[in-house]
Amino acid sequence: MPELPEAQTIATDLDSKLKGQAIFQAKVFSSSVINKDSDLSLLLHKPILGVERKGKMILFCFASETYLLTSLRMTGQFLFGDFPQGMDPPCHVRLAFALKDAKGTDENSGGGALLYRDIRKFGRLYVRQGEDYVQLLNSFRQGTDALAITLDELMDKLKGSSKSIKSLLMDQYNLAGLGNIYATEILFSSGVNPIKPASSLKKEEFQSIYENMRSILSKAIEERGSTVDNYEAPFGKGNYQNFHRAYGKAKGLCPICHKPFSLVKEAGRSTVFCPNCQK
DNA sequence: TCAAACCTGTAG
DNA sequence: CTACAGGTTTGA
Repeated sequence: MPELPEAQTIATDLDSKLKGQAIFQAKVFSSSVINKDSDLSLLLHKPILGVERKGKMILFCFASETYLLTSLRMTGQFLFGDFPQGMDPPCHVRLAFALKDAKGTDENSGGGALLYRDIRKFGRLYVRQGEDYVQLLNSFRQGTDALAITLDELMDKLKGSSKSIKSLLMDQYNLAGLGNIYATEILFSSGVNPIKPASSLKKEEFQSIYENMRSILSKAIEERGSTVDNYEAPFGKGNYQNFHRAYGKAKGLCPICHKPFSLVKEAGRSTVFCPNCQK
């Protein structure tokens, strides 16, 4: 699921708990969530140096230039818990990593476990060594991160396209990190109709989108992301859903003009907007 | 550029 | 029962 703020929250939670830990055992319950060129044994007994976010992806950095990259897609989650002993895991847990302190010698010292849970099994985990992870990120068509891009770069990338502004904001190749929730919110706050071709936007509209993108994403990170459906980070759910003004409110009224919202399908995703305020 | 596929759950 | 769900890739 996670879009940028949720991925950031998950990465930060994981980083604070996993740094200095190592995995000493991996148990796989659903092999389909692991990329088939990936060898989980490469991760064993290597200290975890840190966990970062790249766009919507989570990147675990291990010693010896070893990396675990994960795309959580719709329903992937990382949680801390007990290492499952038997053959049947907790509900929807697809993968379990038994943890220990990287400096410790006692493997049974009760470091707990990192669990990968994924209801729909859309998420994917990839193991890479050396610089291959950069190549892998490129193969995912990851563009400039939404919190790192400049206004000029954003305009250069989008303004020539006749595709709708919303589909471009959600295309990770242009801009990495936004999905349906945040693209919907950003366009609402900017007063821009999501269906408009990017090439028809004025400079002030791009500027508004850019500024709203930064403020909305920052605020959402402060709130630990949006809890829609089953999103949950290792240290708990987010609160930003309480700040949504358009996403998920198709049956409500626009908070600005109090007229009904419209609901359309754009680029295959449901899109809420106010036809009165978003021209 | 659009639909289908990957899966499972939940709301209506 | 049917429709729909935060994402991404694939193929028509």
